[in-house]
Formats: sequence, structure tokens, C-alpha cells
Amino acid sequence: METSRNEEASDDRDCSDLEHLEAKSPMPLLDQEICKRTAAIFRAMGDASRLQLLALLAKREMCVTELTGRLSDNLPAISQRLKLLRAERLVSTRRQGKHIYYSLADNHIASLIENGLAHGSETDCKVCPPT
Amino acid sequence: METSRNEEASDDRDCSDLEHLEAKSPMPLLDQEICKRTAAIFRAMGDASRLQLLALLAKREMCVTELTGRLSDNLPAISQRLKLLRAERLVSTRRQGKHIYYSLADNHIASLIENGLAHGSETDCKVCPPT
DNA sequence: AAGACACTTGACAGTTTCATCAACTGTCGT
DNA sequence: ACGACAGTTGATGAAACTGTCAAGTGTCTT
Repeated sequence: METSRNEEASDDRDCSDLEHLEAKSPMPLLDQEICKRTAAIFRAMGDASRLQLLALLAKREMCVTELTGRLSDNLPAISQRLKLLRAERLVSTRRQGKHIYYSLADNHIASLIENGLAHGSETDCKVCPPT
Repeated sequence: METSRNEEASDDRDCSDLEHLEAKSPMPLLDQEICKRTAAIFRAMGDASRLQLLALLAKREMCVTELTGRLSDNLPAISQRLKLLRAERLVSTRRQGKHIYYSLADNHIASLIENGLAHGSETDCKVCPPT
């Protein structure tokens, strides 16, 4: 009753009676789980400081001290961000002696970042005029 | 002084003295503005409800009522989410009679979403084993 | 075994985000 | 011009997120 509502919900609405009939086509919702997981990835990337971090790691593996040196922030702050990125499995770690090296978890992530930055770079988005 | 710190910051740290010399290569930080803008886009996509919305709009243009019918949520809630997405210029609107039709702002956004969902679909990410 | 370096973690405070509801605007039919 | 439908907006409170700092763990050197 709840699930079948999608196809018929519009029937008792004034809105779609005459105006957009093709709206009743199946078009199932995306799997909730996939959406949640994807959203979690995007959310993790949706912060300027973390994105900087990811962008650096996209170039090559780095240890926390080096990351701290490049970004102007204290080490615990960087570490906390990395912790979050690791929790979402965007980065993975490798210990070598005293250092812990971080890198992007896979190159699918790398392409996501590259893709996003490319879009963000278009000063005011050539495709979408400023309102 | 502050900006040139990047190349030399590691010099007075024990860490990189002997261990990763190549760390001193130029590698400038990403433009802060680009990072901020990109992060804002990601953040906007970083919510399951909004992502659902975007995924629907990726298929075709829809009015608010139709979106409300497909997702099981009340209209003001949907509208608020759309407002945010519009503020970040991920979607654009077109009025036709009583209806306001939403669509993705450009197909760069569409590919970002598609890309992300593809990554999120990989059940537990075949490339990155569960820790 | 002790000290130093490289991190990580836990906890608290300040901020941000999000859903919800009531009130408001805009458009159409009569 | 009135009522109904379609949608937006502002305010409010609860929940989630982030930075910061003190204290902890792990590894190397001597």
C-alpha cells in the first residue's frame, strides 16, 4: 500500500491529472542504501579543508607531518579530518617506521575529486549563467 | 613569508630531514576559492534526500508536486531541499502555469552525480577491502 | 629502559544543518 | 474578485558536525 503509492499517488492530485501524464512511468527510486553511501562520500568531500587534503593525496601518498607542513593547520586538526576520511573509506593508511602514510583508497575516488574540482574551477560555471 | 612557508616548512622538522626529500617540490596548494566552491557542490550533494532528488532530476525535468509524489515526504520539505540546491546552482527552475519545473543546472552536474552513484553502488567497494 | 618524535583519541564547546509548521506569494478557473 | 491549487519563505528547536586541547599509543634511537 505504501510502496505502490508511487505510481498512483498523482491520481488524486489536481496537478498531474492533465498536465504530465508520462509521470506515471515506473521509474523506481534509487536504492536507499546506495544513496546513503554515496551521500556519505559526497559529504566527506564537502568541506574545503578535507578537499584540500584529498587533492594533495590525489597527487601522491603523504605522511601526516608532511600534510601538516603543506596546509597551515596544526597536526591534531589534520589528524581528525583524516580520521573522518578514513572512516568513510576515502583514504587508506600504511605505517612505515614512525610515519603513517595516507593515500586515496582507490582511483575511483581520485576521479571523483578531479571531476568535482574541474567543475568547481569554472569560475561561474560557463554553462549556468549567474541567475 | 607566510606563503613561501610551504616549500620550507619541513626543514626544521625532524620528520622530513632524511625521509622524504622530494616533499620539497613546489606543488602549490589548490586555489582556496576553487576548493570552497567545489566543496560547496559536494556538500549540497552530500545528503541522501537531496541526492534522491538530484537523481530523479537527472532523468528528466519535474515539478515539485511530482517530486513530492515520488519521494515520500511533504512538499515544504522537498521545497526546502530544492531551495538549497538552487542556492548552490545545482538545479535551475522554469515556471509553467501553476507549476515550477526543476532540472539539473548542467550536464557536468549530471555526470558528477552519475559518477558518484556508480562509486557508491559498489557494495563494499571492490577496490578497498573492509579494513 | 628512557626520551623524543609521530600520531591518535576522547571530550567539551561553538557552530551549522535540517525538518517542521505556519504564514505568505503567485497562478488559474469561474 | 474569490477560492483553490502550487509552491516559497521565515522562524524555531533538535541533532549533527568541527575545532581544540590534554592525554594516550606506537616506534625509533641511544
